[in-house]
Amino acid sequence: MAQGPTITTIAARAGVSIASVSRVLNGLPTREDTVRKVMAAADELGYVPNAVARSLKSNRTHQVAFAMADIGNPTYVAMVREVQPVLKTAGYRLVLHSTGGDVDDEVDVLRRLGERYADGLIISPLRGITGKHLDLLTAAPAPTVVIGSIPEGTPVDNVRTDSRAGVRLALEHLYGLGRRSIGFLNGPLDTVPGAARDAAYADALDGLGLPYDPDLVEVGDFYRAEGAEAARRLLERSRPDAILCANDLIALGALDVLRAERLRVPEDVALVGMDDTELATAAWPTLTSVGLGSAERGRRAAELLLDRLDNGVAEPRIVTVEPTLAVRASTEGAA
Amino acid sequence: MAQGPTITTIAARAGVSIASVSRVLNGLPTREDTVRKVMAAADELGYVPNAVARSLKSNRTHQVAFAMADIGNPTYVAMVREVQPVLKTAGYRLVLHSTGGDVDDEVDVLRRLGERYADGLIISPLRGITGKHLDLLTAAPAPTVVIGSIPEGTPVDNVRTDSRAGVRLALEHLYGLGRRSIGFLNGPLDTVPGAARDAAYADALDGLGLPYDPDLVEVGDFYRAEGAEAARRLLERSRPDAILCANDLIALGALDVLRAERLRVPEDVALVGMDDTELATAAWPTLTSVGLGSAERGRRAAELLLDRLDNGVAEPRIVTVEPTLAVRASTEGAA
DNA sequence: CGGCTGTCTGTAAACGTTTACGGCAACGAG
DNA sequence: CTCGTTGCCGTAAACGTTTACAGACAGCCG
Repeated sequence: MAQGPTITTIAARAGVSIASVSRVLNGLPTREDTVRKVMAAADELGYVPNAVARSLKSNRTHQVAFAMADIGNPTYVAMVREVQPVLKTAGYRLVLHSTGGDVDDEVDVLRRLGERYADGLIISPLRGITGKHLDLLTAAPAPTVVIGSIPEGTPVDNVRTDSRAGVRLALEHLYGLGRRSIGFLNGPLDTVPGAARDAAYADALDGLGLPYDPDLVEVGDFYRAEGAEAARRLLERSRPDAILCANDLIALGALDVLRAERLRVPEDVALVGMDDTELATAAWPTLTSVGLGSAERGRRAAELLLDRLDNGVAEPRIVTVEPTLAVRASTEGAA
Repeated sequence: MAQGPTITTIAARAGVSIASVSRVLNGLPTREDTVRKVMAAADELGYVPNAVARSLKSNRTHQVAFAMADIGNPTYVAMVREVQPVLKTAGYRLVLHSTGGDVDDEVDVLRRLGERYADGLIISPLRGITGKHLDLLTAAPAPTVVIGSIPEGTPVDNVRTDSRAGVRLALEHLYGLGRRSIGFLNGPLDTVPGAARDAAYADALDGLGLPYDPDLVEVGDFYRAEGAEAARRLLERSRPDAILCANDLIALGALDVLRAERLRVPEDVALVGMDDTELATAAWPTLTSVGLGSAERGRRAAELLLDRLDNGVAEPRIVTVEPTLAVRASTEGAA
């Protein structure tokens, strides 16, 4: 933990000024033998430049922050997994914030950006966009990309998914299989995805000419245990022939309950998850799931941010990732 | 993206010196009305202190780096998930490095620590500890905690798991169920866990008085597809009545193959995974799995590091986390 | 030989903080 | 009234870089 050498140390040893040392290390034109002396000194001392000092001068930290609700959630893992290599290739470090979906924490991340510890931010707000979010976003001290829907006109880059289309894909698939009583297990309505999926579900039913039956809808949370409880409540009330779940974890919970109730999947109840995570293929029967392009959203967000960091300002852009439907055994039980 | 106010700006507006501003903002004793003036100016300007400048002076970045092979791997996700809140509570940011298990990348992380962008490092090397690792570790410019086994005498804190005991738990469990022909699907032998588990497997067999049969061992990689292939190769050669897999992903792959071969789990072949991840309970039949305490290892590593950061040097410490066996349907098919 | 070009180098300022030090005013004690 | 003490405050240095600027020197031309 010895104090490392600085350019001053090197300058002394090489018998030149610190300016020359800096020039050599940055590859600026310098006389041949000065280069040699400096390089030799730097090597012998095992010099490594101090990133903090460099950042102070250059006003660039070469760090990008990524804030999400819960790094335990496979959706976010997929995003991080794509974001990381993109940033790394471009020479940026990744600073990870797991906010627990707490509004105050999310706002805090935004505010802290002012400390300039990162050159940019990718944030995926779970708990809606409050007024505070908006204020801070519009006045963000560093380029920011939001993953998830935001109000029109917010002046930041935005990568969203068309959850309406995603839900429609799922319902049309189920409808095509002859299912007419399609339940819906959602997450909290005061979250961005929860609200979006709720609206999309009503919308898609309408498109198919099916009635919206409140008895077929149950709200829990985006986790397995809560999903199971919601499924139990739903099944006490009604007996749908298909269930759409707002993510794969909820679907796993539902699967547990259906199994306990001795209901066959997909014969008695077809089951569809969302996010198309690894869990969908781990489950048995494997889960049909609506892919919302988490990985792609992560990658696109990172690319947008880097572009803005390199090429300066431009109009805020909106990228929409198209959902896909991965059909598996839980709806077409050919297994 | 306007250049934010600095203490100089505040000083000018409040009509005091920058020293006074700094003192007020840091809560040092100051006359009442100076405090008011400074606070007012800071509020009006929306001042946020610059973390980089502060770091340069204090030699503290309030960042901790965590380097692992692959953030897609549930084991590491579990670690990150525990590390994050511990660091956050202590006021540290988390910098994430996903090395892809590449030796050069791992060494690079160690070397880059010299740039002092972080106050400490938690690293979980996948590809053994090479000589380069060792040199850099012993001379690490910042406190470092290694998750995973390292050679005796390496002067860094270390959190390890007793994989020998873990494998023994699994094999004794299978032995207790009457299984005598126990296959083993491992990951690459040139990785830390791969090598450790291989040795542990041989050891545990020996402890049970069972012979080591090379035909029962197959090496692939720590992923599902590779696990499936390894399982196929294994089943072409021999017909074990139980298979231990070096992680849950491999077990999922094996499960796919067993299912395709119409072999019943656990009746024909009992299956045991490792790491006890979420996947183990998502699978069907649910997987018996050896928990190697990823979450706890992550938490302990973070705690060790923070302790060292706060309380300075001390002897290098070794923490060993005891493995646990989660018995599920894939070995005791009561489902 | 004087002056002009050009190349290389050193001095010093700057980035935004924290903090050691000394100055100054107010005040109490003698 | 003087002196010492106390409490605040401002000046300036420092952290480790980068970089504008100017100085030194060589080479060249007229």
